[in-house]
Amino acid sequence: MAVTIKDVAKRANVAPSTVSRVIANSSRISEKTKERVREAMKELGYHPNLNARSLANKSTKTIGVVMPNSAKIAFQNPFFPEVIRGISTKAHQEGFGLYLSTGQSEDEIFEEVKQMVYGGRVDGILLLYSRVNDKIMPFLIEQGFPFVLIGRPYNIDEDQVTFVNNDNFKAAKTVTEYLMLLGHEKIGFIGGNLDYVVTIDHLKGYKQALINANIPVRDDYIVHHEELEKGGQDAVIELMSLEQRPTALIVVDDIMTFGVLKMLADMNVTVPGDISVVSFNNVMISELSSPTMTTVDIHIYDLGYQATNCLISKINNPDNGEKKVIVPHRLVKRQSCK
Amino acid sequence: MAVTIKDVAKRANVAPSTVSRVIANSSRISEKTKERVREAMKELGYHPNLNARSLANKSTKTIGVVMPNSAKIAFQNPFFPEVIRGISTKAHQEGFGLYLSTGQSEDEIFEEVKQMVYGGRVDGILLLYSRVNDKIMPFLIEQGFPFVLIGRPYNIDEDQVTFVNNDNFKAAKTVTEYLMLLGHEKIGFIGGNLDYVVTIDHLKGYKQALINANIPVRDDYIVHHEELEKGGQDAVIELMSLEQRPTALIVVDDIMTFGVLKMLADMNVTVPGDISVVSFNNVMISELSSPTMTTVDIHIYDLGYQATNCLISKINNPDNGEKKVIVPHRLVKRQSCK
DNA sequence: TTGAAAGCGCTAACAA
DNA sequence: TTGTTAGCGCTTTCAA
Repeated sequence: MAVTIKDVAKRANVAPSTVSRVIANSSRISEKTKERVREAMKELGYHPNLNARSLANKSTKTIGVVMPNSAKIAFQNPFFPEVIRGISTKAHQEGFGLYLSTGQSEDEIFEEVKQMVYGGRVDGILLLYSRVNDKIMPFLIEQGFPFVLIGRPYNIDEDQVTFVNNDNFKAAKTVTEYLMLLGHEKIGFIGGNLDYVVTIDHLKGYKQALINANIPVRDDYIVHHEELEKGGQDAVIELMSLEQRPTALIVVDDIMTFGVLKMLADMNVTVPGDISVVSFNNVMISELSSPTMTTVDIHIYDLGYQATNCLISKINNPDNGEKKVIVPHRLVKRQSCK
Repeated sequence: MAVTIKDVAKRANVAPSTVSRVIANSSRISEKTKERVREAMKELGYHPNLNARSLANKSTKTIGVVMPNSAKIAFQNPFFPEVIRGISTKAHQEGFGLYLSTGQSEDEIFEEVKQMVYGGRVDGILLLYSRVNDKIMPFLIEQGFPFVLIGRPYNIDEDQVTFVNNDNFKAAKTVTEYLMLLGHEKIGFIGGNLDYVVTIDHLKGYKQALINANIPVRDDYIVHHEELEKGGQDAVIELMSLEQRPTALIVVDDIMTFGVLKMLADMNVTVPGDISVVSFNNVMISELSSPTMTTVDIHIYDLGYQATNCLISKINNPDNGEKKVIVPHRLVKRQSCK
């Protein structure tokens, strides 16, 4: 059996509560006793039992991280590792641990979230995505459980939830405008799953830019694909077999763009000679495509870092009101546009 | 305050212990009372407190996942997401949760591991890497704490630890032989950080193949780089500025290979025309390079899945003895070799 | 088949 | 400044 607070107490000739206070470094304990207790801890090799502490405390010092059906698409995308990197950094700074959702289906994930909340496994939750018809957020709101969304709430009043997001609408709009500035009018859009709010925003921005410029929005220039690997390739096939091929492409994800570039190369369509391509995310390897891709850096790491920051201050200060953080984006010009 | 076992007990007119038994679905409780208790749980919206359970039980149903300094190189590499995907799947199947290490330095990570072990945060640990001078494994062994290594123990008796690995020596040897079969004799090797055991094994395999074929091992054909993004590019510069340029390259990581291919393209060296390239890992996007890369599929997902499998059976059966699992690899031939 | 009660290891209110 | 003690919510032994 492991060394407990009582053992230490005996050894140091104090009460268990005193030991507890020493651990918490309470100012009401004299330096002398602190020393004595600490020595006893060292000698016995004491380490606190975190479960006992959590039980007494109602605080776990851990954050639940919820991602979309982890097994399938999610982890394929460097977005998640990178956002977790940001989360991880901040969490570590503040002494929080990370508990990861492992569910594969929406329902499984929902069950896990319930477990985290009801079971007292975590002090707060980070939602790494926002879906159109999502049960999790309403549940969390109803429970009054601290959480922060990375993305934007949908069908939910914005000031009911703290969230960290990019201005995806604007980013997509800017990108479209950028292409028009380069002289393009036939601009294709390769988007993600329409269930995700980010996709909706991208699409809106794209359309708005065209409308502003009096360029008709053509439905056959808009394709959606969920799968990153094949998705980009399939999309290219669809778009390039049109009568009027687009001269520029907006692709909402760098990994998809790899597929797009590959397929274009296979078709002997040169980039940016025959067609320009703009992408989103600026994941590390996006520098390594040929040609290197022009892409919108959305500062993924920051999204994670900021969200964690918000969450922790929410945990520490539950009635502080909701916040909204917009992480700026930035167009990184490389070789794929002309 | 949340609904507890006592509330349920009152409602159902039984003792708390009975409720506990119903939760565990003990066979010593009559179906009738089970029904009654379950109904009471439903009505009150009961959910078990996991911390209390863990405290009483000394079991957390969670697995600690330890990766190398997460913030820097680690998560950039699709290896980790993919291995976690495998871990996640198996863990979820068995009702285990995942607790992630967040430390940035070796020491921080070591501290975290101690916390996990001493603090009773997790039931077992998954080590996602094996380093040459690692303190963690000896600690875990000394503590008799259940853990499984992905990789191979180094400087530690193999039958003291359960591990899941590829035969990296053989894979590298095969790959080298494959290149020689294609007629290459000047084969460069672009490896990772020599602190990692996998790198050592790769290098050994490479050298052995050359030796067997009576081809001298040239030190200037061997380069090591840790960083995936720039690493591949720098390595190419080094190798291609040699008097006698290699005609084939072995690169130990797909992401690095992206850098390699890019740099070669920039130098107007064609692949596989001027130089052949073989890579390792077969990460998803390795299909999306141009040319597509010939690479060794190491079945990353399986590594994670198997390791988790081993760990859980170790947790459930502590004195079952250590195991060693070798996940087979497979050369995936694509376009980058000739 | 069920209940009473002790205990897991820690914290915190209350007393001294 | 320190000690006593009652929980936190659950499991499990022992008794009935």
